[in-house]
Amino acid sequence: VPRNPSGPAVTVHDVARRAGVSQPTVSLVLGGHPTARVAPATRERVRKAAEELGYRPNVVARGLQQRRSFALGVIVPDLGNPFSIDVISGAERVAAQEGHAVLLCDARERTAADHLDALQSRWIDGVIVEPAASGNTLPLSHNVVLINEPSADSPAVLADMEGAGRLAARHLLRLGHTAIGFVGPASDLFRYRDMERAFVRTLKEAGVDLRSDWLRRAAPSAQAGERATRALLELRERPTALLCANDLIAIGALKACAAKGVSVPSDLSIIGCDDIELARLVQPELTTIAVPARELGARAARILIRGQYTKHTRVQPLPVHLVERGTAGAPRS
Amino acid sequence: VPRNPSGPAVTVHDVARRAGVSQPTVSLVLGGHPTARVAPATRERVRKAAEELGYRPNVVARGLQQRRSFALGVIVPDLGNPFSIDVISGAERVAAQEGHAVLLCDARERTAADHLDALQSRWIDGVIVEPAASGNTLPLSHNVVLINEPSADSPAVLADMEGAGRLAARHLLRLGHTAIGFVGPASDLFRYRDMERAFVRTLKEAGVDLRSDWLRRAAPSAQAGERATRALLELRERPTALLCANDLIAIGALKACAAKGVSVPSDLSIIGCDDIELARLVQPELTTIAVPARELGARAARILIRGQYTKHTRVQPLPVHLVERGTAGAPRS
DNA sequence: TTGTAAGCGTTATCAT
DNA sequence: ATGATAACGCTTACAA
Repeated sequence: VPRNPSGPAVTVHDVARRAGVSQPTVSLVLGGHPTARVAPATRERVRKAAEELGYRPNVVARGLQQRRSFALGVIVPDLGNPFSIDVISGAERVAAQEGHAVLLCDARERTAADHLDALQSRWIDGVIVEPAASGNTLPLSHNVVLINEPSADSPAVLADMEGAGRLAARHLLRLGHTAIGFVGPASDLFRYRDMERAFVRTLKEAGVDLRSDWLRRAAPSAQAGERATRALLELRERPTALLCANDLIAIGALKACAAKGVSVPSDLSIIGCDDIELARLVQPELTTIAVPARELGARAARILIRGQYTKHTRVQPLPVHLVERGTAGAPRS
Repeated sequence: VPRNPSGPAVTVHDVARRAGVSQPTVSLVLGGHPTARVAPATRERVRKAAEELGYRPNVVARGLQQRRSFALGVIVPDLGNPFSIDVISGAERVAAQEGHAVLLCDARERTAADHLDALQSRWIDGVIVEPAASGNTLPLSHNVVLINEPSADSPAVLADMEGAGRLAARHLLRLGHTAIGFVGPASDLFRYRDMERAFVRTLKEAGVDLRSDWLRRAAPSAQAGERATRALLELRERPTALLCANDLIAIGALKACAAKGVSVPSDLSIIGCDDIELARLVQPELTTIAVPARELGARAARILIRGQYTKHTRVQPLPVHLVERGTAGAPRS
């Protein structure tokens, strides 16, 4: 196989010359249009010439002409969260299949808006944004898909976060808990807000009120989760069960319990959310609500690449499900 | 601030027209060359026109002209390994600072060679490769930097993996262990091979031989680590301490211990390697050798962007260090 | 069926 | 100091 490592690039002109045809003809043959009417003989000659020379179409040039870049941007709030990695991974998989690249942007150091700006000047085909906060802080543009956050301006790919809250509540109730707490961010993001609301509502419907001092705020990280849970455990009266807004928080809660000598699940049941891989790596393994992160990323990528969406495209919320493992059990009687 | 969201792109021509100068003049003023001799008055007029129109230079067009893309590729063997994420994160940080994008490639589904091929057709400025296996399976090209793997063909950014093996051995010896095992991949990668060698050698120098049935092979994942450790624990005679080739394996080992009722560190001491964030999230927290993953990624990116390297560029191996936490202690006497 | 010509937005090389 | 002009590699009319 003739390759062309770092040598002078082989262009359509070279192929044309070798095949003894004009340059646009080469373009017609090799370009996406299999419908183009060009004589089979010519077609074959061009194919062969390209093969022999090891011709690789230049994506930059093609992009300039077509005013696109065959690339997707992905902006995530925190590369340290495995949930984001899963979203990215799903998007990358689809993108690679479709011949698109994925430009990765971490919103820890630069703002999402800055990243979006930089991406637009590359004529990016589309951007997948996992927002860090609600409110349209993004310069609106037509080619953004939001992950887990509905918006009037952009299409969104959602998971059933209400269902997640409900599932968690029902599971704890079924186990016999009535002293139930919650640890999560004070965020207006759909992903957190609706989950919390559904959780609280479902409990209330069963006659269980969430005590306000058992509702603790923590950023979606293990460290914050640990701190918040520690504070919770210092209360005179403790809950017997806890829902954490995501798995990182839950793992932090697990650490807090270990530090305080609270045994899980017998003293305190803990449920997380997301089902990141990490959930199976801690002891005991984390009971959690699985959110199809990779699938979210994959769908977002498909929407952008296929390019058929409107502002109001809404993917049917993806189902979530309870994964029973080792951190949730019946309360000690 | 006048933005131009998805409207027709503002080009240098528009700016030129508005400023009443020729188009190349605009390029001179706005382009990277601050040395260009252009009258201060003109310069100001151009600046203002660009500002008013909300001009954003088009990276694709610039790329076509300069035969580069202002982007870096990063190819990792497994997005699921937090070590790789750290490498990526370090590279992304530097790249963003320098106005470069990062194209992310996961080598689980497509081969690294395929990804490299696709990247080259984008005139990628450089590619950071964390190899999955040794041996030059990569089509050699001049703009690749390898992570933790020396090569005759490409520059490399290394951590002191020999030091990692030595540090681990010394620590276990100092704690009083003589029955010592090892779990790691049968890989010819520098990153694993040299670490293992240094570990074995250091033990031998202290008169401690690694029993061959205490040397277990496992892919660098938690699951593989768990299986391998399980097998190890089923032996009649067990070691009192274990070095795992990376943290994922070590966490798998931790799980195996939990499953077998082996208490860590009193029955078995475990040391990991990498110091991924996860190491502080398990119980007990993992004693490990810290490898500066983010710094490796950052340096690789700097080498590629600054572009001053030869085939034989070798960054002085970055130091590693022991992080004492909860999984390594003195053997039970 | 195929070749000619124009253009994508930018930078670079010249004259002027 | 500035303005024509060409070029980067490709696609897409349109003409032959």
